[in-house]
Amino acid sequence: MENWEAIEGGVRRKDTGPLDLRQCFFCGQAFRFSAFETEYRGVVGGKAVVLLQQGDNLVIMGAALEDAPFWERYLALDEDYAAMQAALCRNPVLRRAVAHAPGLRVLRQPFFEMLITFILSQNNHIPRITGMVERLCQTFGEEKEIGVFLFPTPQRLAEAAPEAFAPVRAGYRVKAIQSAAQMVAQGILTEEILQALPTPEAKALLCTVYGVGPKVAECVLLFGLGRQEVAPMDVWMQRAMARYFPKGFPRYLKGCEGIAQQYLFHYIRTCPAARKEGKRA
DNA sequence: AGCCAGGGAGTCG
DNA sequence: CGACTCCATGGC
Repeated sequence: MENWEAIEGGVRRKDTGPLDLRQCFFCGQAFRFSAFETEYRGVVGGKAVVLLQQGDNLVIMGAALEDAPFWERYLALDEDYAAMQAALCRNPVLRRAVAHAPGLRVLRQPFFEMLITFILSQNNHIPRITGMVERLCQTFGEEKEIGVFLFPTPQRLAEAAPEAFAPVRAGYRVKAIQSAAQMVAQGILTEEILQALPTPEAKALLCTVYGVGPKVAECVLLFGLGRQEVAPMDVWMQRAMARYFPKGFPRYLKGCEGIAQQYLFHYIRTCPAARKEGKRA
């Protein structure tokens, strides 16, 4: 943690390497940050913070030096993205995807937040997922500061009456949220249990939750449990993979398939030319 | 006005 | 297994 230093009201991290907060927060992996000019305000793991970049440095307002390990891990600053991107760039499509968002990193977010968030994502789109997560926090989360709500605890979501979810406007997903929250609250499904399991078994356990299928489980594994080899396959990605990688990812991407896929996902969703190209796959 | 969204459960063959 | 349908809601 020698790269971190305390400043007035927050902390600073030197020499982050490839990092662009906008690309990290708005590529469909995180849903609790908002952009204000050059700042990004959000709530993660019980902490409300403001992030901004100054050249190759990162400033986190509202964080203390003792929180540095948390943010180091959250932003994956302990990963060598320069080296990883070099590997991705051996493939022509991924080279374009990396060039399109060279500051994209796959975040390591809190397990329970990812479980509930990606349950909400089913048959849904990113702008609305963001709204539903925010309303879920407003309805069931602790108000940390005025207007700033923490992500709800498993207990709170498990105990709530189903009718109490009306303001969230989550539709039929409420049943799934509550069954997942109940399993976590009961200790049947916890981060400790999942982390002790090999990836296929962890995925199988996640899929026993009502409302959690292969896609949601893969997102939880990648974004919430740090399993970087897991590549979440939605309809778009299946098409894109069939087109660009009919034989799967090449061997030299072993271990970072999920990260590779997140670059590809962001690329084909936000680059008009790539989107058009992907449609006729 | 419709179309469709980072899906999954239920049903039927 | 694979192909279907329905689900609740609202960005665009």
